[in-house]
This record gives sequence, C-alpha cells and structure tokens, in this order.
Amino acid sequence: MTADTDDAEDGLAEAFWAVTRRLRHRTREALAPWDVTPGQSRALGVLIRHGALRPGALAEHLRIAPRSATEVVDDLEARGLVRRRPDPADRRATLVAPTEEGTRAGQAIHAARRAAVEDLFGDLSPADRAQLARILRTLRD
Amino acid sequence: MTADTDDAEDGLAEAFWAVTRRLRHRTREALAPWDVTPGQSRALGVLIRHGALRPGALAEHLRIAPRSATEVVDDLEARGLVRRRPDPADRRATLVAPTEEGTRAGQAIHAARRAAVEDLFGDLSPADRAQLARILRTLRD
DNA sequence: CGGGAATGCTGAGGTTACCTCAACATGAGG
DNA sequence: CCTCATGTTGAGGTAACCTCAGCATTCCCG
Repeated sequence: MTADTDDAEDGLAEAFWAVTRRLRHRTREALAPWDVTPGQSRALGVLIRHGALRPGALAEHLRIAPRSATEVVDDLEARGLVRRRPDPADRRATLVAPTEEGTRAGQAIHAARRAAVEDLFGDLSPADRAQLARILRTLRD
Repeated sequence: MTADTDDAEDGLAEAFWAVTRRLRHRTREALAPWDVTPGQSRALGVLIRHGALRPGALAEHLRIAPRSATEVVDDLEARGLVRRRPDPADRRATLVAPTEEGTRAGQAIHAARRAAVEDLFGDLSPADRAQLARILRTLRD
C-alpha cells in the first residue's frame, strides 16, 4: 500500500523531479476529457502552429521516424481532427492539416494544459513566481 | 531539419517544461554507461532503499501491475543485479534482493543521476540555487 | 480440523507506441 | 531517358506495459 513518498534526502535534483511528477499528473488529468494520447496532442499542436505539413516534416518536429508519423496521422484522421490531401507541389507527397474541429480541440487542449500548470504555480507569491520564472529561463538557455 | 525550438510564448509552464527536457537528456546520457532502462534503474533503486522485497511489493512501489514486476525482476536477475530466493515466512512468495554487484551499480547510477542534474544547476549563483530549492519545496508539498 | 476463499507468482497472449526494411510512385540532374 | 534521390506506406519486429487464468500455498470460519 505504501507507494513511495520519495521524501528523504534533499537535493535540488529530487525536489525538481518531485515537482515535475506533480506537474505530469495534473497535466494528464487536465487532458483526460479529450481522450487523446500525449503523442497525438503533440502532433496536433505542431500542425496548428505550423499549418499544413508533410508527414515527413511532422516526424522531424516530433523527433520520430517518418513511418511513425504516418501512424499518428492515421489516428488523428480517424478521430476527424486532421485531414490528408495531396501536395499540389509534389505528387509523391501528402499534406496534413488540422480540420476545423482539430483546430478547436488543439487550442482547447493547449489552454487546458497551460491552465493546469499555471494553477500549480498559483500557490506561489507573485515575487516567487517572478524569481522562479527568471531562474528557469536562465537554466533553459 | 528544424526540430522545434519550442521557444516563443513565455509562461512559467513552458519554461518549466523546457528545463525538464534538458534535465531528462542529461540524465539519460549520464545513465548510458550502465545500459540499464529507466524502469530497471527505478526498480533497483527501490530494492536498495528497502532491502529484500516480494515482487508484488516492488510492483506497488513502482506503481505497475504485479505481473510486470516479474518481468523487471527477470531482466535484473539476468544481468546479475538482483537475486530471487524463497521467502522463509511464506512458501508461496519470493524475495528479491540486490546482489553485491547490483548494490554497487545502483549506488553508482544514483550518484551519476544526481550529479548530472546538480551539474545543470551549477550554472546558478548560490543565492539562486537557494531560492530555487525553497520554491521547489513549496511546490512539492 | 477440513474445505472454500484469499494471496502470491508467473505462463500465455494482447496493446501501444515506437522502430527498420523494402516496395512503390514520383521527381530531378547528367 | 535513365539513374538516383525523395516521400509515403505495407509488413513485421520490439519493449514495456497490461489482463486473465492456473498453480501452489496460506488463512479463516463453521
């Protein structure tokens, strides 16, 4: 029954991972209503940010093999979130673009994701939020 | 070739995820020399922290199905990092404990993991490290 | 104390999200 | 125009999880 509190021994490392885990949980819950896998939502996000893409290009953005992008697109297409059409510029290629519904879903998902996270950070004082943001940006770059 | 910089738009959320990603990369690199999957290293960690455990108890700690714990233990046993022996207190059960070599490997892995992360945080001023540690602990609890 | 219900592990086989390899159609350069 | 490169996809594989059923053992209750 115990299910690791993973307490103990404090380094920055452990604290960071613990927060990351909470964040992942919240995010997953926030995404539940859409019943979309993380992979699908990432792909949808990329397609919305970039507009129509070839499967190969999508694969690069997602850092997966081109063959795997085909599968993600299959799934999204089956859910009606995305549509394939021939690339007018190259008859070998296909363009994948979000449908109307896909765009709506993608935006809602993005918002929910962000809200879930910001909500956790909502416990912090404004000063701490600012500190944290500054420090994280330093680490990121 | 582009491979998402995923920059843009700054919320705390995005910054946090970006740092998390860097952390994951470093950790994976740090663990490479041992050629152990994340799942195996987590299991080994639990076994070292708790001493001998039944596969079922291990499964609870790892939050996976008991059947899956059997598999992880199989792998670790094949690598000689762990050993099964009958539970003297219940003849249905088995106890899994790290071998000598498993303990050594587990500790080295833990140290490498931690070092990789602390190293990223090494770019921060001592004051910022303290701030970050304090804020993360707030978020964790 | 005997027998049915509970517990602990694992074999068999499924699912998911990836992968590689090869086939096929199309495009581009010498 | 012929070869080589490019874009997508079928076929089939793998890793890490899952559920379900089976077997051995233990527990508890009448």
